[in-house]
Amino acid sequence: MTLTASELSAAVPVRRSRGRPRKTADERDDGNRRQDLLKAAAHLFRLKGFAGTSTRDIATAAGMQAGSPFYHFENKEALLAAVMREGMQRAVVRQKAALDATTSAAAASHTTPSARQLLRTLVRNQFDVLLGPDSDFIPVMLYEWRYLSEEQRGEISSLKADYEAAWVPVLHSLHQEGALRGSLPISRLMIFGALNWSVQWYDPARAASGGASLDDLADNALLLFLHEPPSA
Amino acid sequence: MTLTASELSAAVPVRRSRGRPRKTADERDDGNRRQDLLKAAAHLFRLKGFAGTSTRDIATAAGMQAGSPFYHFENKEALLAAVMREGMQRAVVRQKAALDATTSAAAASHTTPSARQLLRTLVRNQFDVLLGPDSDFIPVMLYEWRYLSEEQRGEISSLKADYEAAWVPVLHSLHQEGALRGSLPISRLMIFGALNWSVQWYDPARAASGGASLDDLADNALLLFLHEPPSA
DNA sequence: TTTTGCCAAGCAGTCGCTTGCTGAAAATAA
DNA sequence: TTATTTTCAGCAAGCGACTGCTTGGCAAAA
Repeated sequence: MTLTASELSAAVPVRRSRGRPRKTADERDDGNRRQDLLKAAAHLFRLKGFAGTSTRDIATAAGMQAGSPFYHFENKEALLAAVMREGMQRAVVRQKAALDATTSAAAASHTTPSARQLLRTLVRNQFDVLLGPDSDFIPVMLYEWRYLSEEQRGEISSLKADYEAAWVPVLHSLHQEGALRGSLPISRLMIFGALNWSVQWYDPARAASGGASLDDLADNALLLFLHEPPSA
Repeated sequence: MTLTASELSAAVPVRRSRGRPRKTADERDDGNRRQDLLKAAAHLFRLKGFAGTSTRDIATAAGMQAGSPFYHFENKEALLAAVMREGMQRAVVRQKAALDATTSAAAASHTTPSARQLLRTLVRNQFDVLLGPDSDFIPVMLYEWRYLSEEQRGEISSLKADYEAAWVPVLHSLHQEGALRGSLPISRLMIFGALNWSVQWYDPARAASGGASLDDLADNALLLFLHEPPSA
């Protein structure tokens, strides 16, 4: 087997360039246009679904020409995966911050937060991630999951596992207190369902004009799920 | 304004044919092929989404040529609406039958069913509609809602209202008993969320091999949502 | 005779994506 | 500093495949 001159120079990456270092298509992140693309894609994917949104729609919404998104992302699927990854990363960070705030607020009065308090924090944060400002990313992850390839699913799944890991000890201790009844894994899935479904019916715009706020939703969820401890 | 001859004859439907009476495209229902199409469409819409499924996919799955579905349905959207209508009609019928069975079982021992018993019936039936055999129709309605036109939404909405109407008095009396806490409309939406979300994670195939059955799910849901009446 | 239920073929438009190119900016060399 | 090289961040155009849907026809049924 022989190699042509160009194949050889491609195979042996002698660094003789004098410009900026090269990046692969899904590593570029400096130009804010990539963020614009992600935001536009998240919005359209949520509004019209992955298959119902064309890459031209996304390009137009980001103020680009039809082919330009493919400079930033290898293909449409990679754009979807990037939306989900971005959303999950943000969600994990915000969840951690919310839990830290709850813990240090309790520490100020020399106590540790109760499992109820921690669940309230987790639920409230979940509503914020689902329904608050810039909330297109996570709903897209929840409802467009089927369009991901097998490998992409694995990657996002591990982020999702990080996020859900914070719930496990909290729900576990509530279960042991008797405040949560039934099978723990099934109850966990049902609780997530109750929260995630809010994407289908909650209208943030109506909250301003007399509707329920995200705090109201969180309070209501805890009232619904958590039982009084059995009277001794 | 004038009319051409063909426009006139279209506007004045003189019945002079001698064969079978003509039906509009979305009224035909005799040939079982229409049912085949509905079933194939429901399955594919659930699997790949409305926008991700081509009418050719559906035709092939039903054993037809690419253009043939348009003999039975005016367009792709009408096919989606028909899937949802069919699903909701079946669901309403089954819900009514389940409630009747519960009522007459109680009547056999000269009682009326408790609100708890009625809710258990409603929840169990909901899981059956969502996850049981032939369960593609309702998940499609729940998750492909956005692809319906405004008029179609209205039509299906009224069917959905019929279905949900049966829940209102049951949830109301549980709320008055103190078994359901928080705002009733919000709790109702959260309960529906918990149930409807099961579509995303429950695998009926695993139920046979040791997993939770639909009865288990229903029991668990009641345990999670319903509180003990406050001890007097 | 008329209608039904469908096939075979194809039309116009849209799809994801590729290609060749370019002005500006950045990095290096003189 | 200035000159040169290289990369960046797209644009403009278009390719082939696929899309929803229409048309003309035809055997079987009524």
